[in-house]
Parts: sequence; structure tokens; C-alpha cells
Amino acid sequence: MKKKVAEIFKKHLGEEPPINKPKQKDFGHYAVPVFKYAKINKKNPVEFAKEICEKVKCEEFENVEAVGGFVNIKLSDKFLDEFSNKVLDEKENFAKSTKDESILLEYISANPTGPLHIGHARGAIFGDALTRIGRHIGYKITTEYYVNDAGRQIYLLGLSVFLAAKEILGFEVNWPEEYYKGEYIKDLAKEAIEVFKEEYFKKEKFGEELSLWAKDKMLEEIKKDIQALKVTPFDNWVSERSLYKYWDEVRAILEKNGALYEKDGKIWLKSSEFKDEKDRVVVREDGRPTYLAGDIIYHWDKFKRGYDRYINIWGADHHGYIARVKAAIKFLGFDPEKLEILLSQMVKLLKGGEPYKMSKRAGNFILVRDVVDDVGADALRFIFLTKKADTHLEFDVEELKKEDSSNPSYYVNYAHARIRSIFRNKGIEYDDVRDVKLTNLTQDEKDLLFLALQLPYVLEDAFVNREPHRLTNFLIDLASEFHKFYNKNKVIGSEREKERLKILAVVGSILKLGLFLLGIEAKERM
RNA sequence: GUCCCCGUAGCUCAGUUGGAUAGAGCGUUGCCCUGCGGAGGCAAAGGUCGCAGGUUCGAAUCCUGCCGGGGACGCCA
Repeated sequence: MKKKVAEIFKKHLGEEPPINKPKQKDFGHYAVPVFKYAKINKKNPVEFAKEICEKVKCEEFENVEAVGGFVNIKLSDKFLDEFSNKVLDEKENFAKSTKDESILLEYISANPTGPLHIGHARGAIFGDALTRIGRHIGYKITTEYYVNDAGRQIYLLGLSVFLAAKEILGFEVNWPEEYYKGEYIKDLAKEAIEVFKEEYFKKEKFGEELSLWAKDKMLEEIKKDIQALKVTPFDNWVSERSLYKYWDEVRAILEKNGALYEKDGKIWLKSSEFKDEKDRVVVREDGRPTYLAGDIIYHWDKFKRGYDRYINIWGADHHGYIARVKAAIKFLGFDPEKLEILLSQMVKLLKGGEPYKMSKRAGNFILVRDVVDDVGADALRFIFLTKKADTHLEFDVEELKKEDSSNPSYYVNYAHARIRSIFRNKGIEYDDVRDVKLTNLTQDEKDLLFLALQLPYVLEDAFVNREPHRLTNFLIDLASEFHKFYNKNKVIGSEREKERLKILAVVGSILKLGLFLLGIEAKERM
């Protein structure tokens, strides 16, 4: 719609001008500032706007007028009707598009040493919303979860389960400084006793088999958490452990490119040559590769798979890590510009005004599952998706339980349910009003319809900027416009009943599709 | 000390590659159902957009420097 307008202006200005939303509704649907073009043509902006005005008049526009240095445009009913039919014909396929870009999106990638906590949920929901929106508008997105199933943390997981099992069996246990706490460890320990038998835990030491078993169990839990959050299932699960066999090969490439040197018996990556503060160890004195080595192999593996773009969603606490990974990618001979790292900031959870504290190691973090059980996945998704992912977010779980307007997910759902209720009462469906011609639209009708038809641009905008919250806020706006309209204008029994039903059908379809792309179910009734 | 995020109404936050009189929800106050879902709507009140410069027709938005809040800076992963 916007594109069509831009094309009409292009004929007269030589290029597609910015098409803005006017600040005031009475100015029209679109506003085109012509200051820039007036300057090029050395004319007064006000005069120039008037000139352009005369040139762009056509049947697509009901009215075009110059105000100051702006050209304001009102779209014709015919134009709006055409797009409405498109919405009703295409239904859930509306605003679909095609793109050439292939994207590998890696997100969550939480350590398989415990269930997902609320911070992970934010990244999960953010990633899933991006995936849904991106796929809808045609990006070829592959989703991936990187499983950190190697290293010290996995050992610690095994140790924690081992000691917990000993304690259950009545042995005296000396807990080390660092271990995993929480009920889930005890649950794992109980199960481990059944699987590995009591004898196993009478020994002094445990083997890797216990760690790996516990890791697999945790991974199953994480998969359940992901499901509980209604996240689209991942395409790939990549194991860190399985990558180390390529280390020699990757190391050879790094050496060839002069990325490594030896010092103090360790091998270092010259990451400081690329914006990192200092060089980083990749192989320890004892020959064991560090976590960074694993990540270098992983990104080598990713880039070898040949995607156009790579997106990683990381917790904000990893931001210091970006420079070294990008440096490594450069040393491997790939283009680090293709890797985009999005950070999801901390979530501060409140309950009744009191702050919750989160800690990964301690047992007092907030489990995703608990919150989902408490408020539901939809409400949680909605609240996370109303804010930018890279800013701190604070919310009170009590707010999400409220079934009133203070809870935005109810507000939007209510608008949808209200529309569905109208059609239910009438005993008809959206299709039944598809062929109604929209003519002589009132200002209210136009405003509501026009807003609903913005969805395609909102989707592009939300994805390109990696900001799915733009879609969420759009839906809140649309719901609000609808409520206003409905309060003011009678639908059933009105002389414009058919036209209004068609408009509501469009709004209802858009609300449903928008919610779907956020991974939220649009309710028929509440 | 270095790096990242943030600073907009009492609170939580939007503000679309710089555009017209800066927005929403909550909270406060007052209204609106013989009208289809009042789980709504309308109105009032509430702002030096952290501060100071700069860029230009034009800045909450871009640049620089300060101030304030949060976070990260391992041979942990």
C-alpha cells in the first residue's frame, strides 16, 4: 500500500520519498515531506509542495493537499477496499512474501545443567517471535540450539547429582563450594539411584556416564520447558562435545592465518588485533582447549554451512564475548559482518512489589515452568514482547494474572473475542461479507481499516530491526482503535451494518494473524 | 579503569532509517450501558524528553562531553 504511494511520487520526484504517518489524523493517511526536494530544485518548500500536489492526483487518492512543506494524502475507498479483500481472501497467508536471504538463528542455548529460568525465557520468546515473523515474510530461517555438553559444568552437574544421591542414601556428604542446588538435583538423584543402583553411590568417585546421563535428563527438561513456552521446535540441536574432533583442523587454519601464538605454555588467540581488549587463551597448559576453542569450532562449522546471515541471541552478560568470537571468525577467513549478535537483557521479576533474585548456580532462580503454570505461556509471551529485548525489563507476576485492561494480552484478546462474538451473534463468518463493497466510508471506518492494513509494513519493520515488540504494540494500538470504534459506532442493526462487518472482519483477521506471529492464540471467546 | 544497556508523566514503558501540537497502560478525579461483550469508551490532571554544547529548514531521535542507574569484564561455560 505504502509502496504503491511511493511509486506514484517517484514519477515526479525521481526517487521514492519517505512516506510518513501524519501526526494528526485529519491530515490524511500519509504525509510526504518535500523539504529535501524543494532544496534540490531551489524552491520554497511550501510552493513546491503545492506543485507536487497537482501532479500526483489520481484515482488511488481521494484527496491530496499541501500543508506547509508536506503533501498530505487521503486514500480512496476503492484503494482500501481492494486491500481489505486481499486480507479476507488470503487469511493466514496475508502479508506473506518471499526473500532470498537464508538465516541461521541460534538462541536459548542454555546450559543443560538445569531447567530454564525466566531470563532464558526472554531470549526464547524473542527468538521464536523473530522466527515466526521472519518466516512469514519469506526469510529462510533455520533455528539451532547449541548444547554446552562439555567441560566443567557437566562435571559439576554429575558431582551434584552424585552427592545428592549419597545424601539421600544416608551418607555423610561434604559439599564443595560450587555445585548445583535446587529441587531438580534431588529429583535427578532419586532417579539416578534407580538407574545406577545403590552400589554406584557407595563409591568415592563417579564416572562421566553419570554426568552425561544427567545432562540428557536436563535436556529433556529443557525441551519440555521450550514446549511449555510454545516455542516452535528447533531445527537443529548441536552438541559442543561432538565438535572437538574438528579442533585440529580448525587449529591448522588459525595457525596458517597467523592467529595463534604460544606463551607461558598456553596457546593464545590474537583477538586484540580485532577490537578485543586482549588476547585470549584457547588451549590451556595441560592441553585442554578452552570454551572459546569450542565456540570457534562451532562458528567455523556454522559458516561452512553457507548461510547468508547468522544471528545469535545471547544473554546480555555475554556481551564481552562478542569481540573475541568475531575476531576468530575473521581469522578463519569468514566475514564477521554476517554474524549478528542480539542481546537479551535481564528480567527483573517482582511479586507483589518485592523483587525476586535470580542466580544460575543457586537454587533460588525462577523456573520458566513455574511462571508458565502461574500465568500461562500466552500472557508471558505477550508481556516480554511488548518491550525491546535489549533493555531491562521489570514486571510483577501478579499483574499478569489480572484479567482486565491492566494486562495488555487480555486487552488485545478481548478485542478479538468481541469481534468473534459479533459474528457468532449474526451467525455468519468473515467470508460472508467479503463481497461487500466499501463505499462512502466514514472517517472512523477509514481510520480503523487503514490501521489494520498496516500489518505488512509492521512485520517488515519488526523483523528488519529485530524488534518483534513493534508488532505487539501495533496490535495493542489496533485493539484500542477497535474498542474506540465499537463504543462509538453501532454495527449490528446499523444502516452500514454490512460495511462495518466487513471492516471488523478485516480487523479480526489481522488481530488473529498478528497474535499468531507472536506465538499467541487468539481466543474465540473469553 | 574499559565495554554494553538505560535515563521520556507519580509508576512501567512506546515513540517506525531526523518531521507538524511528545504518546499508551497503570494510578488519581469526573463522566458514558432500554447499544451488538462496561473484561470497554470519553474527559481532566500530570513533561525543562538526565544536563550542556554541536550538526540543519527541523533533534526525544544523529555527533561530542559530562551526570545518574543497571550489567559485564576468568585459563567458568
